Amino acid sequence: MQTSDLRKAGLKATLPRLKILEVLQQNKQDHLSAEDVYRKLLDNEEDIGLATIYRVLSQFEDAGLVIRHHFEDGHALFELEQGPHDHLICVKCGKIEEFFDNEMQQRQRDLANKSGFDLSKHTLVLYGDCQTANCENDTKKDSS
Amino acid sequence: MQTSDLRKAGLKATLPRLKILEVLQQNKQDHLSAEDVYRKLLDNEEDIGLATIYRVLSQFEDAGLVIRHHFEDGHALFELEQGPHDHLICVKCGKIEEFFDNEMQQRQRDLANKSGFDLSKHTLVLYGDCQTANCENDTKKDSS
DNA sequence: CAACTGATGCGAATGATTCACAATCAGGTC
DNA sequence: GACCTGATTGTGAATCATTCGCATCAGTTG
Repeated sequence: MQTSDLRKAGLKATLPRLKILEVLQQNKQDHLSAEDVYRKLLDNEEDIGLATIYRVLSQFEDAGLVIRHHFEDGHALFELEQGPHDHLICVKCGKIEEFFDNEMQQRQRDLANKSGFDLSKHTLVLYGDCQTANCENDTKKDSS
Repeated sequence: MQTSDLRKAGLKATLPRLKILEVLQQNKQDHLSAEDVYRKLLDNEEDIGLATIYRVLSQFEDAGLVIRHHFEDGHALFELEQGPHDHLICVKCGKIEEFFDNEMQQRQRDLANKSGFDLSKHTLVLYGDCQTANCENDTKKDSS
């Protein structure tokens, strides 16, 4: 029951919000665009307006429930907040992996401090060739 | 004379391209949007179409002369390629500083390798409060 | 300096995202 | 459990950055 999560965030527990949250939870490991969320809801017989999805995702972001990314192409991808982690993206197949490295986090804090900044967040994305057998094949267009 | 830079990149040395390159060089330390470049050219009596600026900036990017960033807001900012470096952005005044840390670069390579990736590039942005006296005041809108 | 090919400028087209506003719903109240 | 009030939604139009299409023009080559 995620009604409580919404309440905690100061948001009314409306049906669209619950359904959107549900989609995000069912795709914890992915990075979804607003459009993706929209389509997954349609597949689920839930006809929620795109504008609502954008609105709700922004509210979730403000509430800290969701993280918004702008990888290469500039258009927004969302994922549930699941603690600090960074991304590794294959430039050939588009696969996105996540990783966490404490030492790196620490060094980032140190570098920020050295420049007089009080670090509040960061974005680190590593791009490379994943070198797996089924890379190219899997030229991730979509997963409809 | 940067005509040679363009030739090397396989691009004809046309007036628009030379002028755009000039603007970038005069603003080495900044991060300009296509619109910014457009306006700076207008200020200089150079009336070059916005579409051309977008086209040329993309060509420069392909040629490795320019780097395209998508910081928070998702819209594109460009800067001259000046060797590897990362960014520190003040969340209050918007100031962008650059830094370089060899050890961090190394650790990134190691982490990518650990996941089987052959690292080709990366993006690291640290967000924080710059804590300088004239921070807020200087609420960087533009510098027209 | 003529010819060939790529480059430009313009305005229209696109795609993601946001807005405006009337209709509807959630949550507290009696 | 019906009511009230302000928050939320759906719709379609609006906006913003960016790209396209195409006729015209300019660099380069010989």
